[in-house]
Amino acid sequence: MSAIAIKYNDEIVDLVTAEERGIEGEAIELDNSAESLDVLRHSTAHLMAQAIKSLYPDAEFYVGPTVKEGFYYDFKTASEVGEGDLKKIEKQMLVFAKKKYKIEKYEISMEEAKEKFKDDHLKLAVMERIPSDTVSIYKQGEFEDLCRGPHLPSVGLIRYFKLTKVSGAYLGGDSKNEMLTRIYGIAFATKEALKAHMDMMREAEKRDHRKLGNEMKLFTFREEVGAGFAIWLPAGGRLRSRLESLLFKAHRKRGYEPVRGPEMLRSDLWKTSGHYQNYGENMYFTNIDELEFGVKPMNCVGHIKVYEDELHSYRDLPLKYFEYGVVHRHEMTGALHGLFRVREFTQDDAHIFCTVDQIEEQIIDVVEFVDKIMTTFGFEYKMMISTKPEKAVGDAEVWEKSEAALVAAMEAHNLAYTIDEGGGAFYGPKIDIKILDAIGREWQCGTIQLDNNLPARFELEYNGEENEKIQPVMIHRAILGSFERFIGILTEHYAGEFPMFIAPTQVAIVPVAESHKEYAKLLSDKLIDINADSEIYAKNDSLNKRIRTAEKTRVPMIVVLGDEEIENKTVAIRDRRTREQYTLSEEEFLQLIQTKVNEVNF
RNA sequence: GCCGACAUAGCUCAGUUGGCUAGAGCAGCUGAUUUGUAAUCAGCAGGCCCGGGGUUCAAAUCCUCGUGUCGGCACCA
Repeated sequence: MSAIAIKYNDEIVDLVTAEERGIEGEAIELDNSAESLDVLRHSTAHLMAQAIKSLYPDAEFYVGPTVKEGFYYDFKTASEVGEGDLKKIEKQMLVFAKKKYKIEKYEISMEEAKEKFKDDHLKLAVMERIPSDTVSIYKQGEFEDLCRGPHLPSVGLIRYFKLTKVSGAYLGGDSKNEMLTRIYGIAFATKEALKAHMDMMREAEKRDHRKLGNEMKLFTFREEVGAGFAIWLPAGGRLRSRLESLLFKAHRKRGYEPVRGPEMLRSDLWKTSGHYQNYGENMYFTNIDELEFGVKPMNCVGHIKVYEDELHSYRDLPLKYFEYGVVHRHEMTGALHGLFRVREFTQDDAHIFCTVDQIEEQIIDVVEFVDKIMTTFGFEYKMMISTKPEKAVGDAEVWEKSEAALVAAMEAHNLAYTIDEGGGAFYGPKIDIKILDAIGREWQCGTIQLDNNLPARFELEYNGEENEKIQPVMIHRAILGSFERFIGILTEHYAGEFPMFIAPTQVAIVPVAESHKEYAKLLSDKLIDINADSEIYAKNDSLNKRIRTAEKTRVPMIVVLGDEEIENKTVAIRDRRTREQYTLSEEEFLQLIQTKVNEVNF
């Protein structure tokens, strides 16, 4: 196989450019390596543009880069382009690919380029962003495109690709600009790799929490209820309450006190907090007796009122209040997505009121809490510090001090972190915890936010050693983020096969015949006593059918009870994953379940 | 919010260029069967075809305005 490009000092250079510059390097062949695919996909994007141009002659083109999941090209045409048009474009791409056009390259001055593309206002927009005096043009057949490469030597090498989705995208990623059409695609060097990729996509689809949530009867959404409002079904309710009670204990052990604020509070408070000004367009408001109330979009104000309920001494601090706080946020329709983005959700929210000196140890405590939970579920995670955003309250000095405190805590404990400039909350900087799930996807869940602004706005204070008034620091933190989102993530992480300690049902009991139902009920009661939920499959169906039905619920363990078991006081266990069967005495079985249900503590 | 696609039974889906009483499988109900590790058999019932308005002799099908869902973009205190 011959080279498609070369690697020169870590730079991927295509063959025409290498010749032009008279350089040599390690050959990159057409295979499924990251470097090779990058070149292949970039050229496939160009081939797609060529096909689009021939089908829609008025098309103008913006940019067509490669991305993690393949490539895309942004363009504009007066015609409507829908999913149904992808086949047509693919077909045209194959026609051009078969012609094996050589991909040629030449350089022209910026001036010439602007003249050349004078009818394409998108290309002109691209050129505005290029500082150089000359640009390179890549040419295949009649089609020419402004591009810096690298590209394949010929379009004939492009064979295994698929256009995956069509969507809109704002020019330059800014919603104030016009919207272009974007088509995404994927390409590989081999047929097998393309097929493997498509198979993997289908596998990921099977894990989709919306699909599993429906199949497993965890939750539902209904048009008449309203977009973004989840309805929790019994199975989901059981799962959720297991999570809640585990987490409740974990908070109590760490010195958090349960509190609860009201669902809505007078708007004056949201004006004091700054939410009215900064976030009002996303809040729900209502007027009662000429007073305006805002439904809470977060729980801090309630917890501030708890703090204000009595005078505090420095000896009381830190004070840690927690609440499974239900919040409402009017998310934009296009943002809603299953349990991941909803308009009503419950945060595992807590606020720590402490002295400046306590910040570091408090943050480290929270980080350790997070670590305990994430490793229990088998998530890897990383942390990111987000700094002052454009929309912010409070003066610059306070912000600087808060940001420095977060960095100091991370540094002092040798914790790895990255920085997201301008990603903070409007009242303070934060540490976000991003978790990696079973199939390598990244999710943002936990967050630790340092806040000097709300304590100032609400004039919070405590008495110091000299009986002086001192303003406490407030730390907002959530670990799961929200139960909705976290359960969605867990569902996909485990592909619905929840471990015993969190599964909606721990055991499915299948009595062989009518006469064994009584023993099944007795066993079920004993399971409740050890905090395990079970379901008895005693319907008038064949044994095979009932085992099948139970299997499909993804219950971790199925036990079959018949004459033999009743006689010997045993249970016949069927393991979900291995489908292996083994027998345990009733006592051993209950012991096993008890261990498995209680083996996890956060 | 923006671009595009879609909405038929509890669920998954058929339903031809507008034309007979809108179909199937699963789930549900009734009966027979009482089962030893992934679907026993038979029968029955189940629909404002997402909602409003329109075009037409005739609308699940075409147009329009909503609502909701999906894929992205933008957004995510």
